Amino acid sequence: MAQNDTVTRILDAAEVLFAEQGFAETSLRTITAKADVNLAAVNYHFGSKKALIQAVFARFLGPFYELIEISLDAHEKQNPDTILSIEDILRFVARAMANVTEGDRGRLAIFMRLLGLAYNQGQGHLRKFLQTEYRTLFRRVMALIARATPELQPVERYWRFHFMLGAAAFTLSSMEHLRAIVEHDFDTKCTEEEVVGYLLPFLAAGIRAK
Amino acid sequence: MAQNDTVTRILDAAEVLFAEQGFAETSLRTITAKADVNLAAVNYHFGSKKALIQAVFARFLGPFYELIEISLDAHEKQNPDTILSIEDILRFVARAMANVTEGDRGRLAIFMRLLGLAYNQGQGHLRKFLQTEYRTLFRRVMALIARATPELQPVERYWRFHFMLGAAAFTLSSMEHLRAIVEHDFDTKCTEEEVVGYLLPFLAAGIRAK
DNA sequence: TTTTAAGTTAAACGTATGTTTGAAACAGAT
DNA sequence: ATCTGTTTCAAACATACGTTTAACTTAAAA
Repeated sequence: MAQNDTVTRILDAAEVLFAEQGFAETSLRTITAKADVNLAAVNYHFGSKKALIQAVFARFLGPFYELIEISLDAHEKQNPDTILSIEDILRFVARAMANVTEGDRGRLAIFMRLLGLAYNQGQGHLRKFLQTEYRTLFRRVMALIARATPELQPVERYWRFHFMLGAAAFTLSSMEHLRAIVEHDFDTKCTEEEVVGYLLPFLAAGIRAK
Repeated sequence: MAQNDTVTRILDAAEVLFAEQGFAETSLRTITAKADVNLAAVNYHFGSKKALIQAVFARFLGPFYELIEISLDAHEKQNPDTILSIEDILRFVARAMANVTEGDRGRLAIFMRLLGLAYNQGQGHLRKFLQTEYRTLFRRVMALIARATPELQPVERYWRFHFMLGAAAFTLSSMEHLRAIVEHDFDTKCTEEEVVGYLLPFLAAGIRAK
């Protein structure tokens, strides 16, 4: 199916280039050149550049959304009335991410890079798109965190949640760069898994502070 | 002095617009219109858009750099051989930031927004500019943190430092937006100081995890 | 084989961008 | 009052962008 091939090639190229350069800095000509398709293909298959950006997100978030929902459903069915710890919740999220990005190493960084860009770039139309599209998942995770941290005030919990999100998005999105520095300064290589292994305890301790 | 006036007006306008929209998304025409100066003024006074971006940073970071160096010097002179706690270090940084951005409320968010953009946007020429320009300050703070967390392995300490940086940059840069959500969802207003008050314990607990 | 719809292509369109230009306005010193 | 260097200004420049068009190719249905 030639159509799917073109669509996939565009998404593959766009995903990498967006993460490398940002949305505004990446032109359709660069994308179509890397994908080895005609310039008009983007507007033909996606309608516009804006729609392409959202499609790139959808291809990431769709499977992630389904995966984490399924695994949470399964766990709640097997262990009803169990209160997950923060570490458990983070592991669920991390495992879903790892599964979604598995195969392509570096795709986790791209994922987080795009997430960070969505929060910090443009007039927030992308952030709005994400928040309305994945509101239910967001609420569900928030509810789990609330049960894991009953001692927190809602407002402070809300902020700490975003502190976690920020620590994850910022560092994982610059992972390649930061890893290069580690290799240069400490003569040690860090795998993605190790970085995530460093990250989760940090987040868990942060949200339980005091 | 008409020259300084024009330069300042351009910097004021650019700083706000860059933070709101990103670097690539903000045109010189938008900047000069907001600053109420002629379009050519940017290229006349700064040379190029890229140079303008760096000038915006320099106006922030220069005073911040000096202020924190001075206050650290003063403290070390008065209390030699004292080991600062993580909380102390964070308070030093936070106070320097608050002083630099004082007067204009919201300028802290702009600062962090620009920082996040610098890390996530473009080919990293901006990140390189920042890292070479402020290497000594970075090293100094890192050394203080190392003395405050002697139990940590250097590599893990490095990562945790960037987790802190990420949590701060990400949330403070989206502060306006996140505060609007808080106001809507929890019927509470948060001042900048309160958010920073939430942030610092989170960071301190995170870097001391386990 | 003919028809039909989908996909691809090269070329062009209109617009917005960063930058440059040369003349005008302005300031302070002589 | 005139000169001199600096700053402003409107206009133009070249380029790059997202998008559209219309002709062309392809392949499966009738």
